[in-house]
Amino acid sequence: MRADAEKNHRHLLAVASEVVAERGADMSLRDVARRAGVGLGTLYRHFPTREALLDALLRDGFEELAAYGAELEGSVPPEEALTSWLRRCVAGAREYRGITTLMMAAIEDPGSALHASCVTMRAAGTRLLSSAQAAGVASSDIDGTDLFALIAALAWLNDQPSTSSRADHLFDVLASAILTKRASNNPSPSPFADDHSPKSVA
Amino acid sequence: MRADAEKNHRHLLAVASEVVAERGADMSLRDVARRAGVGLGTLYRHFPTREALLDALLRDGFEELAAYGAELEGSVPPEEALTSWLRRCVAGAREYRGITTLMMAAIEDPGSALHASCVTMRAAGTRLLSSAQAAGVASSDIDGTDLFALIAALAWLNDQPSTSSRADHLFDVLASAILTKRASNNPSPSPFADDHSPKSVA
DNA sequence: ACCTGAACACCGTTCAAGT
DNA sequence: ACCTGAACACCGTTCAAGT
Repeated sequence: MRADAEKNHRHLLAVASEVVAERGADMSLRDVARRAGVGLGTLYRHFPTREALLDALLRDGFEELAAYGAELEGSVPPEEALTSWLRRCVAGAREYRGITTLMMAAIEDPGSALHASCVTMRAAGTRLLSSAQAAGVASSDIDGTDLFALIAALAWLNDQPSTSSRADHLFDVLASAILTKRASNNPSPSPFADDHSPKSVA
Repeated sequence: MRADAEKNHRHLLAVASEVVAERGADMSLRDVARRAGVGLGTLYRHFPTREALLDALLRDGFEELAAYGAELEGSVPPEEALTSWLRRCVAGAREYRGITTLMMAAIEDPGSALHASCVTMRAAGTRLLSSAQAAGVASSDIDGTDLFALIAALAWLNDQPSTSSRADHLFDVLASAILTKRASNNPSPSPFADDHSPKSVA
């Protein structure tokens, strides 16, 4: 019946969430099925790949992250907006150990179930970065893809037990590379005041 | 006989080197034994852990890296010395995909066969960093452990197919975070001209 | 429609048995 | 001394068989 399938789906997600929290994104899928009291094939039916399962767990978080970015953009100066958003990205990744390698693979593999989420996140970061660059508070020689990579690198560092205690400090170091207030190459506050990106929402 | 064992040892290393080049540091140990035409137990006898095998492959490279650091220190200004050394570290890591996670674990696990090599490398980096800091060309709020982590992060980024093409660019971004010429906190060229580290070699 | 679990082809690691 | 490979306990993935 359809109701059974839906119940399985929800239960699998709940169990997977626990297992990922305990073991990280490279958890045993067998273990998830086992703990959910469900056949292995049922897990594969609902989530044909590991990425599909993780995306189901992460999608909401990615969208919240994008929304948070849009909110910051309308309420706070560009430098603070970018910094706060980065901080939240890294904090979010901390909940899902081992996700970064998967994300780096997914962002350029349109076939991956995580692709869309990664693209959403990169787009949100790119907007904040552009604003900060236009305001002259972010280095102009990095782009959204670089930013995505730097966030991933930072999240990866946080996954490593030997550096997780220095997470805040390494964040500052990396952030300083992004938020380079460049000396005096741009004289006045941006000669082209209007860009072409729609400023919808708020 | 002893001669047989030595031959096996060398052959295993040669084969392992090939397999690591093809598959990365997470290669199948079974595959190494198979390709070497040797029983699985023989591989484990010679190299009781994956780390032991990798250390045997990497040890020379680490020592060369340390020697290169010492050489640079005696022949080139501090900023250039640190940059060149970092470049070589990252280039070296490129030959051994997937090694960075293992190294991050090994540096704080004295029981790991890779521990000594990691400590050697960190020490070499620390010396170069200190010189650069004393000369006022490197940020004073990072230490050797941070440097080690940043090198690992950069090497990890290079392992990711989606960023390997931007390796040089990301190197520059990270390097700029390390080599921050701090404004004017240190007025004159270093009040303490002599430090206590021995300037041996040349 | 949906679920199950055996089956297949892999791992890492250990250890009795051979030479 | 040294080597071998079966044995054990795991994987991911697929798919015939059941309801």
